[in-house]
Amino acid sequence: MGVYEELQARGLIAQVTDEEEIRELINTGKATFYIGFDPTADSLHVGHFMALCLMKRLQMAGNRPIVLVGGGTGMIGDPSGRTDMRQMLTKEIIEHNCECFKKQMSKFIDFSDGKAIMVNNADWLLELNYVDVLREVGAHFSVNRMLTAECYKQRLERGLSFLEFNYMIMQSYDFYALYQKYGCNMQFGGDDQWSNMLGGTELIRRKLGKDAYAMTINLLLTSEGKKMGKTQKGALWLDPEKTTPYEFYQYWRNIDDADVIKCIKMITFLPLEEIAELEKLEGAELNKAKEILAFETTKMIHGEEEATKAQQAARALFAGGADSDNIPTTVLEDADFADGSINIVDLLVKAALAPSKSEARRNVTQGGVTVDGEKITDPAYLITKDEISSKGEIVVKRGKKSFRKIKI
RNA sequence: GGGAGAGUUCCAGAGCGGCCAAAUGGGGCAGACUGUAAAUCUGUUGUCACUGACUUCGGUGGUUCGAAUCCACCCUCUCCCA
Repeated sequence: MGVYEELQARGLIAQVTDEEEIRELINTGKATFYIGFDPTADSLHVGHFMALCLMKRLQMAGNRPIVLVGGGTGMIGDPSGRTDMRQMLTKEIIEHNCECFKKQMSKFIDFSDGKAIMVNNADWLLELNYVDVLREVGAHFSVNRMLTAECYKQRLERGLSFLEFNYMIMQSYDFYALYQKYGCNMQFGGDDQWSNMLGGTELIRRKLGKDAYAMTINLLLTSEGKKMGKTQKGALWLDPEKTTPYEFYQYWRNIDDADVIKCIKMITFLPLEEIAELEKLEGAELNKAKEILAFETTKMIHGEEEATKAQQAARALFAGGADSDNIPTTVLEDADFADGSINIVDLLVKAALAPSKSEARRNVTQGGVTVDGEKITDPAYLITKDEISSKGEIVVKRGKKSFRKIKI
């Protein structure tokens, strides 16, 4: 089985420009391909991770990956599939984000000995001359065609600025530039990038008379068709400072029954035969599959040690086991205590279990808070410093899934 | 450039000069039921010193005892015409 067939079996492939050619190229390791990442935040998220995994799979099959960091395209902002304009980022922020991306990526992709290349499109896009670009590149784009692109559909109803409209042209130019510079003959990306990517293959054909290919992978969608990897706090970040390994683990552990197998196929590197076994599971049995999914993904991003910790913490909390060593901990200072004790509401906020005191108070009143397994319903409840120090630690629980160990 | 309309809380979307911290729906959170799932039902959903107070309805001023609601100017967006 070649990589192409494997990707297909995992349900990753969404659209391709030329199936036969692409299959041949990537199965024989002859592709030099690129995937672009726009520096919209200071950390990668799960969507990026999917793309990096794809990259890794192809790299293992002998293809040469180019990671393109969008220091230039980030200045414009991709309007694809969005309902409103992205906030414009300053140059400083974009540069900072690029640096953060680079650091995170080097954990997943092997850049040694030229096995992979990292480039920044700021290097060529920022130098472009407006009129030259219009004449050399702009002439090859049909506005009529661009307007019919699916990715602009929503925006045509709500307004699309000229700045953003040019995004497709810049991305196409990237492909064109990489083709010439590195012989990059293929571009991959999320399915929302399809029109932008086609722009590139066409530009190459028109300017150079050469064939280049594009392939998109399915976005991670829930069974309801919503984008996955979103939490109430925003995206599921790869940066442990922004999304702790425990939170990350729990996200996958709590996934819908309907989505488990799909996610295991798409994200993990588990052999297809093993996945086929998991696919037989039904009902409560699926929890096993969820644990595997959570463990594997956490391991890939935060390492085996962190994954194990997260798993043990989760098991301890939910199965009522003894091992509470790995639960996220908040350490209290003397200043947190008034007259030797702390109010339950203050404690919840302090431990980041509730965003505000009002919220914390509500949770307490509604019976959603327990301290060491004991339900607290009085918002005025006080916990003394002595109590904590004599026990060594206490475990505060808000709702079913938020826990925090409290120490002094 | 001319004309019309719109900006309300996380989102969508009501809102009579006082009874508006602001209907309703979605989402979120909590509870029940469960398998750390889904569906369903219930409660809740600005903040705080929480039977009270404070800050919110694009911005700045104004009218008024009192403004999300009225007036002026400004900003932003959408639509029609050019």
